Amino acid sequence: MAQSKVGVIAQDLVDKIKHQQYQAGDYLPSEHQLMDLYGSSRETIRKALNSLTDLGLIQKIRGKGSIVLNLDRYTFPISGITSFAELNNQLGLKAETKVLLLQKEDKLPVQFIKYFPEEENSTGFHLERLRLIDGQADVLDCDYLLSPPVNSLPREAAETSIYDYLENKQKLDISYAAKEMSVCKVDKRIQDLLQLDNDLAVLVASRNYLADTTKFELTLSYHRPDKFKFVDFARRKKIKL
Amino acid sequence: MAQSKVGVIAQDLVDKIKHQQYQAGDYLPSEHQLMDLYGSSRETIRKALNSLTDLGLIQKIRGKGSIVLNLDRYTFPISGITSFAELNNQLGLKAETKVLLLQKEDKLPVQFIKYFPEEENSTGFHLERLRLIDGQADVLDCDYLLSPPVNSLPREAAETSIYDYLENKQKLDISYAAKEMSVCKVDKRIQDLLQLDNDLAVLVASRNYLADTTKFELTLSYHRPDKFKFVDFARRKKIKL
DNA sequence: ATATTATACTTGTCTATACAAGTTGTCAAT
DNA sequence: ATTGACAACTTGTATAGACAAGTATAATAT
Repeated sequence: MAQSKVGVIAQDLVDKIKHQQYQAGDYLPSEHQLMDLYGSSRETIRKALNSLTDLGLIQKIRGKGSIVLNLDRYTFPISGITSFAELNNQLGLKAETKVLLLQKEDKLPVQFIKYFPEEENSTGFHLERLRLIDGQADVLDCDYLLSPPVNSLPREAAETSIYDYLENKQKLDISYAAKEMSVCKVDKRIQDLLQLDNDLAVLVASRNYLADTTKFELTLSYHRPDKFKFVDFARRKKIKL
Repeated sequence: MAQSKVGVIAQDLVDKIKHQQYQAGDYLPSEHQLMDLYGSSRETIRKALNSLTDLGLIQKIRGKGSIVLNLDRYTFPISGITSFAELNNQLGLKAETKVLLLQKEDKLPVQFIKYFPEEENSTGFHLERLRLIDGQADVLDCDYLLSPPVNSLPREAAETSIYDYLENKQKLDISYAAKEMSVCKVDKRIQDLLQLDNDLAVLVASRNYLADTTKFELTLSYHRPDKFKFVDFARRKKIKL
């Protein structure tokens, strides 16, 4: 997966932290020791450590070392662009996906237009999936996969993992996303699907992009408010926007 | 603010993007050109560019260059640990802060215990502030500033910006936070303060830490659901957690 | 005209080196 | 016993160089 030396080292450190070979509160070996351990230069080690810092796994302290942070908290940041299938694997949940709809469209379905008006006339695949955890419908995922660049979308991919399909079969290089989280009123249909008491749901709207900056996916995710939880790790910005 | 060469370059590039000296869709000058422009080495330039990449301001494409992404979208990610006062400045809102409560406590007030049980017996400053925008109460911020390391907390700081006070007066090095977002039921008092129709509010719970990994603040922010919006920029992770 | 090759650009990765600066323990002077 | 200077560690920052790999253009061969 990670072919670069930096990537291999970072992944190895992450694995060792995950398996508590390095425990929360401990200091990692010093950068010089890691140089010997991995047979690489200091800058390479430091780049690996920086990615752990960004993930919130360690804290570097000048003059002392790199402390492993405490995130045995059952809640760990899963932000980033992570697909439901991946999340499912990582957390070891037994979730189920029901494909409600999958069809090609000439232009953007009405329900998306309010949130993505700039794609009104784009062709694409309209996909609706209901996510069940322990038999309960927790999330309704509405996707619109823009048809260039997405050529095809077999039903099987929709039932398992479209990200796996797009990345490994279609060789698309998924890169970044701009998300918006809010609370909104939903219509009767969604209310029924999620078995809501009232008409409020948490909505996550997202524009997803490839590495060449092509937009390839629009997503509207409706979450049951009582099941929704978003966990985030944030570092204090040193740059003023 | 940013004293390192990398920091200065990054901030300068950000400013130039913000003032549309480099516009969305344009390529930045190449790394070699930037080396000449700033009189620095390539690695230094690349570190600056990487921080812009993390912020979602540019996308680097091998063989071509660094494209400025469009974020003219009125919504731009403000995540990270940003204080209300800072957010207020950046967005140019005319907001008001009402301090409802500010007092020292021997142990964690009951309302916090459910979310931060590990700090049950910690001494600290209990602070409640109501945030009004255009005259309407949108957010109720409940803070608990742990008393070591926070020595004092004058009322004036609470009315303007505690982060400014803590960083510049108390010289605390605020570094990172672990946040949790969810929807919860609130009691009658909060319902009245925020003038809610029902008893649902968006809750953001956060543990905030200093650079030396000391926890210094617990926060419970109750948001009016119809005013709450959280914007996020995320890159696809290459590391499996 | 078409395809191939060469080239000059771009970013990606890694190395080796140097010095600055924060932390900790030791040893000596007082 | 306290203080102070020093040495040996730590991370932070910046540099110069090398080579790999992707992109685009122009020249060349077919």
